[in-house]
Amino acid sequence: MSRGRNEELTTTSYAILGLLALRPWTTYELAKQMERTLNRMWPRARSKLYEEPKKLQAHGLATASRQHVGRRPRTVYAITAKGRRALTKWLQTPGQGPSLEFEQLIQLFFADQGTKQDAARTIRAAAEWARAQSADFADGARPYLTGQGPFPERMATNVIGARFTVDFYDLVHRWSQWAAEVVERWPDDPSAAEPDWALVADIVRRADAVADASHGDSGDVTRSGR
Amino acid sequence: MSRGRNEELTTTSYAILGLLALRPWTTYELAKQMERTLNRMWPRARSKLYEEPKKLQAHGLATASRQHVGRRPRTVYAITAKGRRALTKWLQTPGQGPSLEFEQLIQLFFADQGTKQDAARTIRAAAEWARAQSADFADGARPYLTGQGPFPERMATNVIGARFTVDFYDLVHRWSQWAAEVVERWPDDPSAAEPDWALVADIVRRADAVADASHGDSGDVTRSGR
DNA sequence: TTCTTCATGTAATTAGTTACATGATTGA
DNA sequence: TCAATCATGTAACTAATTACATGAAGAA
Repeated sequence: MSRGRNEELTTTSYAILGLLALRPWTTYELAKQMERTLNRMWPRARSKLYEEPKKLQAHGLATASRQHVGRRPRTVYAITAKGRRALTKWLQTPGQGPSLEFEQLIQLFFADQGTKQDAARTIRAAAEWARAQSADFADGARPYLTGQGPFPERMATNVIGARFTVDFYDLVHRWSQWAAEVVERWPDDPSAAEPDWALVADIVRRADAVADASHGDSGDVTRSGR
Repeated sequence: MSRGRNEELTTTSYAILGLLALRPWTTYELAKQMERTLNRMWPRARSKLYEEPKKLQAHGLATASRQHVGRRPRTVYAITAKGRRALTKWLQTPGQGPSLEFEQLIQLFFADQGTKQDAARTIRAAAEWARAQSADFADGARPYLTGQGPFPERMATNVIGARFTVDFYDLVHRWSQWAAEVVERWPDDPSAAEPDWALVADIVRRADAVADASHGDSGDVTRSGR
């Protein structure tokens, strides 16, 4: 009943395991690669990424080989056959849908307790966030356009996540532009702003549209505009 | 140097404080209201919502009045003047941009380690998630269309978050339909799928478009289509 | 040779979750 | 009067974060 074996694997564990399926990495490389790629959809602190591989090893899913750089030790991890089996099995299990944390939006939810300027500033910050993230993402992806960038053979798989990422930044950006216009029209005291009920109706209608979309009916989405 | 005063307030604290600014609530009501509304953008376990008000009280931002229902005690919390000041001050501080956790997308990132069916199933699950969330959201919002639903006077503020929410569900839904089509065209072995470099170029272009959008230039967004 | 950045970790702390427990209320 | 659901919490646990520490390599 060793300690390590009892600790359950988390999504973070499988994310690391997935990277190990591509090639062996040192812990530092692993953490760096994680930050470059998966971080956008699975953000974790660096120190966590140093711990997880140990757990994989304890489960027999990875091997650790201790090496040295001068007097400093370092560890290279590699996936085992058992690790590959565990990974493919995980790919068959139902994963969690998206989970969003958005502090700025909580602030906007209580915008009527503050000033119009507060709201406007928060919206600008969200727009700037989208801009900065997009720029960063584009910088990371651009090398692939000239045949550079790591793991080009994995691009067929990667585009699925990449498109979601850009869709999301685009969404935040468009939404913030819209929100800025709305707030612009508010009176100085946000709590005195009049609700636009037509807008509410439109929002409900759009939610219904998604809710009523028949399962796996992919053609419809291109037929009907926004 | 009492314990409570030293604990820093978190976004969760301010979310609760914001609700208290609307009216006094029992802890149960508070937790319920949180689940109905803020949960989509700030998901927290129920038990957490029972703890937070105590912290607010320790900071002097809320008062707690112990009441009784039969033999059971219950607590009603109300905001103080100091609490209102703390809230408006928080609204002036820069908040965090969106943070996304999306396990299914991590699975898709490693789709080349599994089967085409695994990927298709994961995408269907994401679509179903969007459908279910949209339905739930629409159910919560619909009463407002007939003049019902709590805090109608706050709707001018609320639509900002509501629209973001629907935008997001819509995005997940559309993306999943697109992804389903893409995976459909894959060969049986996902790792043998050929990258579509035109698609990659398009994604980078879209990221650049967001990154290059000039600050606060809201008109442009309506002029240029997707 | 010194400064900075890259590389490699551990330790202390905490925010948050899961599990547990039980009284009150309502409807069949 | 029984079962189900609503209401009200506490306790135990853990995943993750922040802070700390330091060697190696490259630049100035």
